[in-house]
Amino acid sequence: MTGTRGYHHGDLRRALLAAAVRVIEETGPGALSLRDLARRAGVSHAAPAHHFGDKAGLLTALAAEGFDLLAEALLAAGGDLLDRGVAYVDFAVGHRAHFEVMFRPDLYRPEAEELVAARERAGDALRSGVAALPEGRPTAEDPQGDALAAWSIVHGFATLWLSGALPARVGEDPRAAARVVVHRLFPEP
Amino acid sequence: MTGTRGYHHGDLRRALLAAAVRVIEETGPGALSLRDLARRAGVSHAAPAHHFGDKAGLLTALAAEGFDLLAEALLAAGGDLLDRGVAYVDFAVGHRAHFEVMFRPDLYRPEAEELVAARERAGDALRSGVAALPEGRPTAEDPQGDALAAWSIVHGFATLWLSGALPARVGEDPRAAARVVVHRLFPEP
DNA sequence: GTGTCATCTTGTCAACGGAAAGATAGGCTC
DNA sequence: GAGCCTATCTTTCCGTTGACAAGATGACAC
Repeated sequence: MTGTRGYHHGDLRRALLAAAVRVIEETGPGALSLRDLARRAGVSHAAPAHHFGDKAGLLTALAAEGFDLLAEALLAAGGDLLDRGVAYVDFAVGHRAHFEVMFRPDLYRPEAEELVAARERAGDALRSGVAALPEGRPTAEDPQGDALAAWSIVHGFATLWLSGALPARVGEDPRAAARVVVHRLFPEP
Repeated sequence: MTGTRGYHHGDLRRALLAAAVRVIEETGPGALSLRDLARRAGVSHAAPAHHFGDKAGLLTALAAEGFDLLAEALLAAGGDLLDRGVAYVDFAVGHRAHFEVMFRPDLYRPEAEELVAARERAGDALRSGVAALPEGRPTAEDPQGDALAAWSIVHGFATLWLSGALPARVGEDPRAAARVVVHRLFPEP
């Protein structure tokens, strides 16, 4: 379908985003080069400009895609807060390129319309997880505080894991380790 | 003392690091340019190479300095875990340039000797805070889990704060908000 | 005053991001 | 089916960057 032969690529926009994910996973977003992406897609170095304007435009699209994927992953994890926390970490590890760009607003245009909307969807998915906590908890009077604490702990664990700062004894399974950590914040009664 | 006149700068290494901190605080580490730093210090574009080798060398030095400053700040905060957590966030906000580089190992050389040593000092300061927790706590049997959870929650809060992802209702005082969040992880008995 | 060495300069190169202007393909109208 | 239109991609160019090489300068020891 997407014959890469001929003058027109067919699906260059998607090909560039996919290549960007690969490059970022290998070498981080700092080493990303539009010219390299164009080479990987088999087009000239100026072709990306038509789809994304500039580098920040490409990363804006990548970040927006990431927030949408995150919202999807959180909702798919079900209503249990513990499961959603694990899903958050799982998303960060499984989509590390998206995740790294999403929380680096200096790399893209945080006010872009598509991005604001996607971020909003992800934020809703985050907050709605906390609403499902049991009623009788000691901090039930402050669900926003619960949400902030939950987001902080899973986000912190995920970034520390990705940056390789965690000691080896934490293990090799991020899902299991994340579950233990989140459980410590919301112990069962 | 550091007369910038004449052939020799006097304290170019420090001047470059200070300029790097300023630039990163303004525009993030991605926009950092050795040539710009050299211009700000009033030297030629190749002068930085003598002190740091290359860009990664400069950022390695900056990260190492950051881990040392963090260890210092944590120890200065005293033995209380809550205070140390707040100090961690306070460091991230107050030294955002250092903090942003420290946890981006793709930007520098994580195996550099000076850096490994500094990171070790900061890690010790982190863990020794958890050791001071009261004995009778439910999770007292797993101090490593406590340390991981504490590190995750303060690190997550700090990075979310710095990335501007937190909603406005969290307020404008990171210290106060951090205290509330950490307190939720280690409530008093 | 001579040698030595760390420090800094000048000159150069390939790669990059971005802009401008032109080429091509495929679809649309009549 | 002829002409046109528009999105897509190419070619060319400019200023900037990181890195390297070779040379200039000054501080300091002896």
